[in-house]
Amino acid sequence: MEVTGHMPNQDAPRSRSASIWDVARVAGVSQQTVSRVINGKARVSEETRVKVLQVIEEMGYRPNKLARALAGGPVRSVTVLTSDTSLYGAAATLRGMEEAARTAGFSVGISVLEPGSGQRDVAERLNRPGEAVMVIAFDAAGVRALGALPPDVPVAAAVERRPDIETKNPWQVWLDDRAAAAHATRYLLSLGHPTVHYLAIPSSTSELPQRTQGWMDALRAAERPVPEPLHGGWSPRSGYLAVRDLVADPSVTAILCGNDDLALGVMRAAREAGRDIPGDLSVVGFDDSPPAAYLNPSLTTVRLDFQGLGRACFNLLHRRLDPHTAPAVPAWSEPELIVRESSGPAPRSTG
Amino acid sequence: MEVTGHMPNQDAPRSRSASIWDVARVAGVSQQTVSRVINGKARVSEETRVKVLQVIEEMGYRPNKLARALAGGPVRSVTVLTSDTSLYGAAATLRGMEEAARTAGFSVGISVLEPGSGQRDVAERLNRPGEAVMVIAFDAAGVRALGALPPDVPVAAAVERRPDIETKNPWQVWLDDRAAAAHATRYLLSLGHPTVHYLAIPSSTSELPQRTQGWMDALRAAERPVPEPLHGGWSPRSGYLAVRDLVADPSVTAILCGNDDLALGVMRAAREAGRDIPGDLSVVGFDDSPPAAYLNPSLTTVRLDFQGLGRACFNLLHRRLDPHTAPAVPAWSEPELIVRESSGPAPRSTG
DNA sequence: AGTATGAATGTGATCGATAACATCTCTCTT
DNA sequence: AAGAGAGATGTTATCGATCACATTCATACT
Repeated sequence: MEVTGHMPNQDAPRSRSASIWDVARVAGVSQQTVSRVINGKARVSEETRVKVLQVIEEMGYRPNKLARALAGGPVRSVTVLTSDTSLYGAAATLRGMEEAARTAGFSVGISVLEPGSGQRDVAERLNRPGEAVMVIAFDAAGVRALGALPPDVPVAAAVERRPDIETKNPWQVWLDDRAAAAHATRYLLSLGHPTVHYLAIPSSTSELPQRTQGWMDALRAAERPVPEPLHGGWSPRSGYLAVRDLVADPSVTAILCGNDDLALGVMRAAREAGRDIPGDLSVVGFDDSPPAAYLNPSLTTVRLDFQGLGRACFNLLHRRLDPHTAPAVPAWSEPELIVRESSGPAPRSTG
Repeated sequence: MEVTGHMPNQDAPRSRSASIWDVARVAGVSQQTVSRVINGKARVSEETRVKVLQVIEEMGYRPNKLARALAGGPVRSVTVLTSDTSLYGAAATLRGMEEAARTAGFSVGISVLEPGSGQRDVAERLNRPGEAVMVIAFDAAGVRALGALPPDVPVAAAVERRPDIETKNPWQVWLDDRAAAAHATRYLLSLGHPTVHYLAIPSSTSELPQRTQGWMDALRAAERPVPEPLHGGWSPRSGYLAVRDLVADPSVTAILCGNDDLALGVMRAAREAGRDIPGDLSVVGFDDSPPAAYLNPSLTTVRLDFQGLGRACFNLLHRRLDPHTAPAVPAWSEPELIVRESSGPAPRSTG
């Protein structure tokens, strides 16, 4: 059999690993046939198929994913844009995304956003035009990146806020933070606390964050005073600093925190102020991060299914990429209040 | 100017984004010249250079990284192989790697290893032959993956164990767990504890893990009894379960834990057994994970510079890839014992 | 028997870049 | 003034895959 045309140099020293051409040569077929076998697309005779697969096995051939993508093959990679991966929420979401993507045969790239990343910067991170992207947009940097993405990139995002009916973007997933915060607040009120204070995490937008809104919703519905929300960062330290003064005030009996790390800081501040938890002060967190159940006292918190959210986000993207073959987007769990030791009835002396 | 040869169809509808050819056409030069400008390699007249850069700016052209890599351009991507990213050590190391890689202009892929990943499986994850790889090999899955990597891939790894002089592999970084564990053990002995118990994390090899060895070293050097080490997993829960019986024994006054999560479980078990920390029992962790300083009591632990280790690992890889231009590998911090509230003098009644 | 049909397979172009080599135009040397 | 050398730039091959189209051959239908 004569092979001509685009066939590359066969006589050059083979330092690099086997390509589709090498397999074709050994198997005595054309590279196109090898390609067909690999992708299982067009019809290939059983005999040829077996032969080619055998040669592939023998030579340890692996298709070069770069070349495949370049040639317009099916997209098999995603880049995740996220900011701080040390935060539990982002990390767990990322884990869900990675797991789902890997299961579906996608390779995943990760690119961490700096607080100051600009538009240019974001475009720079994509490997090629048309690269599929997922964005973890729980904070300002993520939201900005999502906005800075060129319009033609297929993207799915995990966001803080449920989209308006108006601006409804079908390629987003979210957790119902607002309802969850309201639920946690109602729970505290039901224990007899006159009101609930709120220590917020930084917002992803200029609007009032969902968790803050939910908290206000519940207080207003119960016709309770709405204290000025406090503003923390993401770390235990920032929570500690934010409430050092507040916890000294004995009329403060319940604090809802934007995440578990803040709650950790709050509990330490309370301890230092000599206030017993939950005797004098109830503390409730958000996230149900791994240590929460083992803290002293163990932390009452809202469990958020970040991992499920991440999985769903990938599946959404997958459906966007190939609407016909991709599996349905799985549901993720609703937020759930996990009651532990850090919350209890309001102290008698107050009220 | 006539352009012939490999020039692609110019008249086709432009749905895809600009390529080097489009830039060349608009700027009135050949694509090779554009390539030269982008890579700043060969000499190009200042006039042409400015013109081309201007056109690139106007068209919003971004080079396709896939095509570049395929054509044998400089390698600008790394894949990180890691197992469970929910563990603090692995997550922090990954963060250090990502940060260093991004700073150096590399894009980073991440691939999470399942406990059962086989050799075939690992090869499958690489995007192309010659793909650069980093492995976080703190556990068995990571070590196995490191071993399963084809010999020709440029790899650098963060490992548990300092390599023997014999098998010295220059492309590895590690933390001196052994010395750190010995140091922590000596510290506890110096507080008057008759001996120190050890709750181990799972080992990455069949040998005795470094932390276990360091602990034994110190006990033996001090001529103290060496209790049978306990075996936990990675989670607080596994620590809790592992020591539930042990902590009831009042003669046990000091426990060193393989990581902070285990320590968290141990502290809860101790609380439930009615033992005061640090009054009756001293607990020391390993890692200095973020919550450690805010626990109740705050946790005495060995701070490990995982992030610095990750950075160093990337830099090592970078030097391996281009020995001449890559910056020197930065040092990372030595393990350091951080003394907090969870450890104190041995109780009087004992000893 | 002649032709339509379709399965199996091969050929050449293409994706978007880089590498190697070729060409052209100056300037400097002798 | 001719040739050498160097700078600026163009041309072709190539990386490793896929796609669109062409070709071959056997079977079925009229």
